[in-house]
Amino acid sequence: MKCYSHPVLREVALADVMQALSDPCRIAIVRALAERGELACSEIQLDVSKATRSHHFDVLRAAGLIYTRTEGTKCMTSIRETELNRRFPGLLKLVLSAK
Amino acid sequence: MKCYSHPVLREVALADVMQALSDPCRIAIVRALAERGELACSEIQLDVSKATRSHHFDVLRAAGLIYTRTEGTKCMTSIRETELNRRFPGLLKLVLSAK
DNA sequence: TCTTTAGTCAGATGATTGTCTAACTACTAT
DNA sequence: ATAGTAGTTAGACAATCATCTGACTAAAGA
Repeated sequence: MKCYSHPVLREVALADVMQALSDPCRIAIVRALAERGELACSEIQLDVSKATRSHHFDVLRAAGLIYTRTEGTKCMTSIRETELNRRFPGLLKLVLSAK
Repeated sequence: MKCYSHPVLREVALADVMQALSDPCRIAIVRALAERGELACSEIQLDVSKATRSHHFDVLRAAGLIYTRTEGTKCMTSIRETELNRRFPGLLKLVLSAK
């Protein structure tokens, strides 16, 4: 069973988060998670291959934006909302409101 | 005399802005401008060559973050604060507060 | 007019990025 | 056991990016 690693948010720089959110695909992931709560990767509709999808989740996870846990064959992921609001106040609101 | 072009903010996507702010050097530029108001490029201390500096200003300008006007040999630039606050509420605050 | 100052442009280079296919692992269900 | 489902990994590729040097332009000042 795959074990995901998540950074301590204090050690994530603003530039890293911005970088992670600089791709429309990843912004779509964050929005879906924010709107619908915890989801499996496959439950978010994206027009890319499985491998690319996996890559985007990696990037978001490395930037501290999402938390992933394993459940059976699925990887359930959610926004690290509380921590993010503390570390980068206004970030999530910005992503969700700007269209 | 160089004439700079500035995008209409309505047509700038969130991903573009995030991309522009994904470099520590450019974040430093935005912070300096926000704190000190309109500045010439050369008045912001950055550890990169003149050409690279010029490139970073290009990127920020193309993303709608800064406005540049020519004054003599200098290029005076400032944050597009009012417009940005309307188009991406919370963005500037985020950049300035996160350290 | 010559020099200095401020910045741009062109071209090169190495690193990073987004994407894919194909093969693989690990659970679930039949 | 076998097949299906969910996701990862490795490797490749083209595109983009940050950076530099060096040559250039344009305005200001002596």
